[in-house]
Amino acid sequence: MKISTKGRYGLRVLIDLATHDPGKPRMLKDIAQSQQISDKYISRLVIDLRRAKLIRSVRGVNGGFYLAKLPEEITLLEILETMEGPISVVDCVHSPEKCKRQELCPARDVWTKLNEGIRELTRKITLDDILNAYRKRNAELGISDYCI
Amino acid sequence: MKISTKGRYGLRVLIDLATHDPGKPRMLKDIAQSQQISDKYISRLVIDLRRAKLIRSVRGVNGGFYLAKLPEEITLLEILETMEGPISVVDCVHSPEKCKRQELCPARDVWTKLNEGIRELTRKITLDDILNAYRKRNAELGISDYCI
DNA sequence: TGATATACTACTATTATAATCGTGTTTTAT
DNA sequence: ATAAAACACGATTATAATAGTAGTATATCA
Repeated sequence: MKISTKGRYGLRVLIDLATHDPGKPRMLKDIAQSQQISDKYISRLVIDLRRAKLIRSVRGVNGGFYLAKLPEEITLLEILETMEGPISVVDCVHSPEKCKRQELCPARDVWTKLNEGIRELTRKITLDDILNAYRKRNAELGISDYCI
Repeated sequence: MKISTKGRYGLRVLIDLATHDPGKPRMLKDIAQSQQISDKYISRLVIDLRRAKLIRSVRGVNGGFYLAKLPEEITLLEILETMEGPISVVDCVHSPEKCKRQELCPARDVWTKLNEGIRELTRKITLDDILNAYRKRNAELGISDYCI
């Protein structure tokens, strides 16, 4: 029941973009440097974010990335499912064929319900909520570091 | 955001015990055989279940295991936290020292809220709920297999 | 047209999880 | 007594999942 580093890094990229001048695209290497993640790895991550239309890119000289939506329009659910694939507490929720004998798991209804509950929780949390928590604590403690 | 095999196997052991005559203890090797899990591995798992007081054991000849509580008194939360350790969507929820510079993560409040939400969801699901889904589908389809 | 920057695929490395091995000790019904 | 069965637990191996890198292709602007 953990959020993977891929999911956390995806979120960090979005936070990075949200906390920088939206007027000009932000270069990959700047994101990488300020987030302490290698350029190469980030270049992988942004592909997923772009395909999910959470960010937009500008290619070529003076290119870079910017958020495709307002922070309050981006949910944690979108971010997590973009980076980690669909949330599923057990495989059979999304791949019934993984059940033995091709039958549906008797507990499947329970899993599906739990799964939807978790999705609902993450859908209620937006990038803006996370940014607010971030800004609030920064103001209180005068720090800018975080462990996402 | 997956339930580990350890968690699923723990649940299967409990289902196995719940669906057998509670009058006499059920032997480890019988559980192992009917669940298609090796004796050795199950013998590891039941240690955790017993320590968490979800099952009781009888030693010696004719010994074995039985549920320590009624199925409606055993929650999925207990089962998962017994087998997998405390639920934490990110490490910093339970180990603030993993945050950089020993400061608290600005997003920690968000994670803690999400974490408690997930715990609450799993607390509401009991072993009995799972058994009912299990029995219902068995009756409908005439199957006894499941993919937990 | 060349410098700059993203796009993409295939691969490798690392880590986490799952499972087994080995070698016992303790308890208890018969 | 003795056989049956749980209890213990560290060490080790196997497998799967995740994290991360290499290398090349493509687009854009001046």
